Amino acid sequence: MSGFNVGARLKQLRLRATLSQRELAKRAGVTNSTISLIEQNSVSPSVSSLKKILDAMPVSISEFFAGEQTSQERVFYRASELTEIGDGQLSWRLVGARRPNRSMSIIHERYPPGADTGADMLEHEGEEGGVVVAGTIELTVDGEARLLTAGDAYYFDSRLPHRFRNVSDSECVIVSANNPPSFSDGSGERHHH
Amino acid sequence: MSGFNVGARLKQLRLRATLSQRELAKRAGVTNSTISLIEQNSVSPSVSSLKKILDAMPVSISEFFAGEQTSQERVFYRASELTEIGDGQLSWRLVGARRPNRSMSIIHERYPPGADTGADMLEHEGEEGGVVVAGTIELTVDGEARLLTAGDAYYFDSRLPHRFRNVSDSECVIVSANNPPSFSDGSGERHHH
DNA sequence: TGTCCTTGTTGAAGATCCTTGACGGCATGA
DNA sequence: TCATGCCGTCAAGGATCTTCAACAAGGACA
Repeated sequence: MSGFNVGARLKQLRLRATLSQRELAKRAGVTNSTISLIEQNSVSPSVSSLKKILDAMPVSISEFFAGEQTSQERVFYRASELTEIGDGQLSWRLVGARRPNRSMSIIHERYPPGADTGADMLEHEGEEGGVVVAGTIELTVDGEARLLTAGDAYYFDSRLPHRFRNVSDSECVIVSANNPPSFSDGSGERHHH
Repeated sequence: MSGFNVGARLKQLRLRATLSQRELAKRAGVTNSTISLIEQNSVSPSVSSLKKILDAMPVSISEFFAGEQTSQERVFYRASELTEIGDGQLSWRLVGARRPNRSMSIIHERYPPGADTGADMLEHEGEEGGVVVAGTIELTVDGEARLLTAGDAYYFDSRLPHRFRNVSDSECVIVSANNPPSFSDGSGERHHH
């Protein structure tokens, strides 16, 4: 039912990196036994352990499970099916998140009043652009700020430092695209007890 | 280090599905306490538990971690400055038309009632996707038709024959993107969306 | 042969996850 | 006001994951 063989997948990646169980364990900060048991599917590792192990290869967790996606190339997405990649404050809903080798990221973005991508400017490879669908947004690119309202648009080289901020008192909605596909994610830390 | 907030992500998905901790737990075959502890990052769930929970939404494990990937001229356009490339019946307004070596075409599209890209299906290189902002559109891709309404989205390989048609009695608005850009600047040749 | 290194496996002990069964808070409604 | 129901949280203990430490098998070298 699981449909995904964690042990086999780990072994495959480990061998691809030409690492022994012990060597991988050492880099990952776990014991060789852990690797052994996981590879035999004798246990189902915790996400935290799995992540430690993958980080040592390195392979992202998302990549680890990449084979799990049914490789289906979907065309239609209901609004509720878009993949939320926002941080709780602002909402970014990605179209076709699971699509393999997507050439663009198309995102339905909602910025409540006060929402802000942060004073430390974003910078990454590629190009991005979008259209403001509703509300007002303050967009700063390379030091130049502008207020955009419904119907206005933007397009810039993503290497230029940029920032989105809703300085109005109503929600702002944007549909954006960027190429090559990239998106960041809020971060957090797990704690022990 | 973790860089990925499992608890917040689970909560986000659960709320999107409008499920309580108890209801999700019931469907997943775990207890509500498990959900609670995971959402608080008090524990790092085992992969098997996480999978049971996600299966109940349903969300693939790959999708769960989709946001985990690390991220890595003229900028502003007033609505009136977008370049109209429609045919008089429907309106397509291109963002950054004159930008050299643009990697995408982002288009603000308006389809009045009855508007139609034509019975002879469009086919061209690249990929395209978009979000329906208002109204309803009938999108046919590779023989399969679907009605999309505000908030819905699509993404497909542009080589598949496709057609957009507004079969409702109100205007439909879409923001779309395609890559590589199918439209060069304002001059002459238009090839199709 | 013998030693030394590496490999992956495994039982028992320890650490963590998960469930049981409670609790208080906040609604709805008798 | 009290009952009912659903919400999310939490302590304790059982279930599972992870480590520790030992083991056997194989290769390299003398």
